[in-house]
Amino acid sequence: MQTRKTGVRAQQADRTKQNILQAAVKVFSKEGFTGGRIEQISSLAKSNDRMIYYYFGSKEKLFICVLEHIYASFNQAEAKLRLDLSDPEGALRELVAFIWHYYVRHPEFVTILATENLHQGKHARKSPNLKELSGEAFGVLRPIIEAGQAKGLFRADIDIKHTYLMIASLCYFYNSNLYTLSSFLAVDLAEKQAKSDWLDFISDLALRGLRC
Amino acid sequence: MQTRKTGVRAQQADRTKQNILQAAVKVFSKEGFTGGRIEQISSLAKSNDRMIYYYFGSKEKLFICVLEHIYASFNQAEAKLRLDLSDPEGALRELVAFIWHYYVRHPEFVTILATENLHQGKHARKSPNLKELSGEAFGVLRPIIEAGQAKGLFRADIDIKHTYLMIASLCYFYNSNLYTLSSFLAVDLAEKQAKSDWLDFISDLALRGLRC
Amino acid sequence: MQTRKTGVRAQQADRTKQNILQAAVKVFSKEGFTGGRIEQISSLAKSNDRMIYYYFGSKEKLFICVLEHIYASFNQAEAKLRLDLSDPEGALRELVAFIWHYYVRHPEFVTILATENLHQGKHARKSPNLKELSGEAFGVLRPIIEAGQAKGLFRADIDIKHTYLMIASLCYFYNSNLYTLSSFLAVDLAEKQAKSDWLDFISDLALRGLRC
Amino acid sequence: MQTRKTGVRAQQADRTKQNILQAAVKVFSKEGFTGGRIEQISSLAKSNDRMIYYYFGSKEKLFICVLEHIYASFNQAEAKLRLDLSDPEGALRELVAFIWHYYVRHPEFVTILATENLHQGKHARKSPNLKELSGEAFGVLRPIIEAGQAKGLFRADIDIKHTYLMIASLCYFYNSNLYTLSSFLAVDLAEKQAKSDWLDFISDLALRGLRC
DNA sequence: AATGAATGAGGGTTCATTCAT
DNA sequence: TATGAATGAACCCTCATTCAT
Repeated sequence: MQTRKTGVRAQQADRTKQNILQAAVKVFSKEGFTGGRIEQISSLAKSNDRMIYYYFGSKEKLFICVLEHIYASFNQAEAKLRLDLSDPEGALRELVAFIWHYYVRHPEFVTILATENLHQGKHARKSPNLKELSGEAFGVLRPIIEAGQAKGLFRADIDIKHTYLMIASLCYFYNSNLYTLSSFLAVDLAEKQAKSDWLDFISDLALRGLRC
Repeated sequence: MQTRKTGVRAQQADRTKQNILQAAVKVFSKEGFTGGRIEQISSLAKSNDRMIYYYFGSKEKLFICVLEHIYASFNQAEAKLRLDLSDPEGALRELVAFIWHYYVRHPEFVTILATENLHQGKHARKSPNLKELSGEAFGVLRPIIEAGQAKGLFRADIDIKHTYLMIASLCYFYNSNLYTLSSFLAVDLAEKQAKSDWLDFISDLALRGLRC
Repeated sequence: MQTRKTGVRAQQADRTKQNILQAAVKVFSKEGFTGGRIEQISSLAKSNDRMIYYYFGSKEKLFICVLEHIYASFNQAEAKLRLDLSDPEGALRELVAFIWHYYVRHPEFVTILATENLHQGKHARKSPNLKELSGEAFGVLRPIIEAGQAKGLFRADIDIKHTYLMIASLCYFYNSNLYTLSSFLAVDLAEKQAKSDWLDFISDLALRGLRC
Repeated sequence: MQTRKTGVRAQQADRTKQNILQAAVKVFSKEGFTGGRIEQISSLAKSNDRMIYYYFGSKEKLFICVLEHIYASFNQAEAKLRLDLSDPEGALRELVAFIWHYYVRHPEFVTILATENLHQGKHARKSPNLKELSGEAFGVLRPIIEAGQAKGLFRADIDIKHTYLMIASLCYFYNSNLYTLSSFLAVDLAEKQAKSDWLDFISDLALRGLRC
């Protein structure tokens, strides 16, 4: 996302581009790909429609950049995690909590993923960068499982893919379907206590899923 | 959805309305609310735009009917379940399998829920019928849990809401995010074997979550 | 407007037709010919669209009936006037007051005439009935002028057409252009006192126009 | 309506905007607000629908601009009047003739006012500019009356508002209701001689209304 | 680097009207 | 007599996008 160019004009240009990208994240997140309008994005970025085409080429390419951006941001945040592998159970709890909180604090991550899936992943498929980004999917989880197995705490026949999906499911769904769930279950899942309870529940559940 | 009227014309009218509704389910499911075009729906229903307004009033009201319809269909299917409560663990496995298969076989249920949540539940909120439909959310799950607890198989401190969310999460997310997950994890989650494995995994996990 | 048919069904039919006509007067009066919608009329008449075509044939023919109706109503009201020709000045004042009050109390008469003129009289031209109705245009005014002339109160060279136009102008314009005038002149012409003052003014003016 | 911008493109833009405005005057004048179609206006302006929204925002806002435009044009024409106040009666005749001829030569002024009144002044009410324009309503008439009073020609108790309404009524109604009147009175008011006679009549009448 | 002007296709919706019973 | 069902044209407006400076 950063360019090497220096000079005042180049900096201004970079700022404009970043403004557009961040506006696009917000707008696509709230309105979806089809519903998000170019004009809405450009005005939120305090720029104008033409600039979007100047820097990104098309609405679709802008959305692809948005996808790359939110994945990269997630990866960056995850990379900052410092887990104590001498306590595998604690480390797993921390990882679950990290993912949970990331989804809670970045609703745009959730909604843009939902949007992209409604479009059957057609934008993601067009991005070569995304494939690189996804290379490290299990990078954080694998050492935890291996440490737990080495200590005899976790089962030997754990499928890391299933474990990853389990954690993601339990963190994602609550946030992605907050509105219909609250209505369907007649409770307010947006409440602080409800969220805190859920995090406790899924942390325990994840451990139950791994323990011998 | 059924009317008491008789006569050829009234029957034909009912068929027209049903055709539109089913076409709407398909189109909204594939294109989302914003992306789904009235003309697309009407031509798929072998009717014309005007009839949509004649029977449903607006695109938004049609979408609300679609929401009600898919919830009602789910409830009907669930109501047909005949579970053997003398075997609580088996009953739970059957319920998990039912929900899983329902999501797999009704991708429109998943995508329309996703769409509605992207719109922050604004359509669901406008439907008084939906609130009635959601009344029986725990109707099938509760007897299973109670039977398991009576037999001393399940823990006493189970939160039914958490249990429900757990099952739904594990069934929904895999289907809703199939595309980005397949790309991110570099595996094809749409494969038959992958799905079957996942069902086994979540059935086990659900039981681990309930057992003493 | 009345039919000779007897019997309950015929009476009901007549009532429906009258309901539609009166609803049409209201709607066309408020919305104009183009703006007035068939559905609006039929629902106000507590009938349905199809009946309008059943009884009147088309929107245009309905509007022609409305035109005929409001002219006939005006003529009927005018025919009830009983003027004292032994006092020509008083009789003229009464005629002016009658026309003024008719316009004030029947805003639909004013607005429908305005609408018809915006359409360049194309509907009126298609009505043979209207030409009959207009035959008696000067029927009330002429005797007054002749009586005044006979008494030496009014000038001999009075043009009855000009006199008629004068009175109509002074009564009509105030009502027809109430909104733009109130705004343009920065006064509220809809006020009771303003109206009463204007009637006094135009009564005097009309007499000044006729006196020797 | 004029901009300070220079450059070929800015000039072309101004021309486009003016073309649309003038086309709108014609179309709204002939078809009314509801009947006037956007496509009709844009094609008459040799532009396209989109530009109307680009420059004016909506059909309604365009109509408001049309209202402002015709009032401003009238004011400009009136401002060019050079009346000889040493001859108050002659000046009044000239003012009457000016207003009469303005209505005759600008039928769009009459029809658009009629249209706006059919809509109960709802557009005029939304225009802040219109209120300014109307400030000088009596600017031309007042000096004439005062000059006539000073010379002892006109009565002392003249109400300027009534005088203004009188002149406007007599000039407007003949033009606004030409079609129904011609039909109702069975004469052709559009004839040159008829118009000339009427101007003579109302000039005399106006003076009779003011003289001692 | 940045922007105002312009475009054509198509969006949801409404209209007057006719069909069929 | 009366009415639900159906239609196609058109209406206002918005969209993503390109042109020209």
